[in-house]
Amino acid sequence: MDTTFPDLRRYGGADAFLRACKPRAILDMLTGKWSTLVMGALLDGPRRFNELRRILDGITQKMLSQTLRALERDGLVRRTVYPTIPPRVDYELTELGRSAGGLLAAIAEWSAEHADEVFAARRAYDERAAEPVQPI
Amino acid sequence: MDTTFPDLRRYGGADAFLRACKPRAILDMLTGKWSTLVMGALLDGPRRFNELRRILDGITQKMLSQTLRALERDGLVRRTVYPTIPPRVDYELTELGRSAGGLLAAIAEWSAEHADEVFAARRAYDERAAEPVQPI
DNA sequence: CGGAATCCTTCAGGATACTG
DNA sequence: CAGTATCCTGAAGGATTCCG
Repeated sequence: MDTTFPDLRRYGGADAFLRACKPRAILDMLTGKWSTLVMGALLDGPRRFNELRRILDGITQKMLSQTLRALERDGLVRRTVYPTIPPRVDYELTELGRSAGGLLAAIAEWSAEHADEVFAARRAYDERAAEPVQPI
Repeated sequence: MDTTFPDLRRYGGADAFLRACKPRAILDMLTGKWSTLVMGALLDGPRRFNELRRILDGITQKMLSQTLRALERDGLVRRTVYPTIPPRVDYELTELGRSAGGLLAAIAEWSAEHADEVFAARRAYDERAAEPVQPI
């Protein structure tokens, strides 16, 4: 056994650290620019395409459909088409999607809760960096 | 009040959906390409720069230092310099960093646990897409 | 050892227009 | 309404070199 490699059993068996490994690929997908937000918007129940577009401030229609397709492909989101006129398409989390979505929501919640703390740290850091070397 | 806007109180007060809002900025940072992995690698305790580089398969020195600086700036990571020769620099999670790191680790764990499920869904989706319209 | 600086490439993602 | 199809740009990120 390679004893030079640190023991990292706590992080999903450390597989997530190895690129080109499955867990890492999934982690990359989940932490993609929009996936977290899209899944968050679906936590309360099914949503239609343009409804999601309104909720997700700043997302383009291209990125929304791209993200939704990726999530559907991975079994996290189910897409239901009602062949009415005009057409209606619902997106909702699958069981698998809900289990991941809960975790992602926790991150979003953390972000909201600790926003001020983080921004304070940021200001402090920037002020320190602005100071010159330390005059005598 | 704008009643056309859906009720989304479950997602950090929904602030995370608004771009240019603090929680959203933090969420973007946390879900950045490397932040999750870097914080994960620090969960077990302090690590040195090149140690992290070895753990984080595929990261370049530039991205590692960039990510670490961003995390330090946001008060999630503490950087300690020991003025020895050769120099030694330790990175470790702050209290704030540990609280976020735990949540990120949960995501990584989820990725490892459900990797097979997700990849199976992916294969199924790709096969369905490959089929032509449906011959009689 | 632990970086900073530079150059260079690629591709994520935005804008726009069109369609069933 | 719910998307596709292009085109195009900026910035993320890789490779390389140099430094205290």
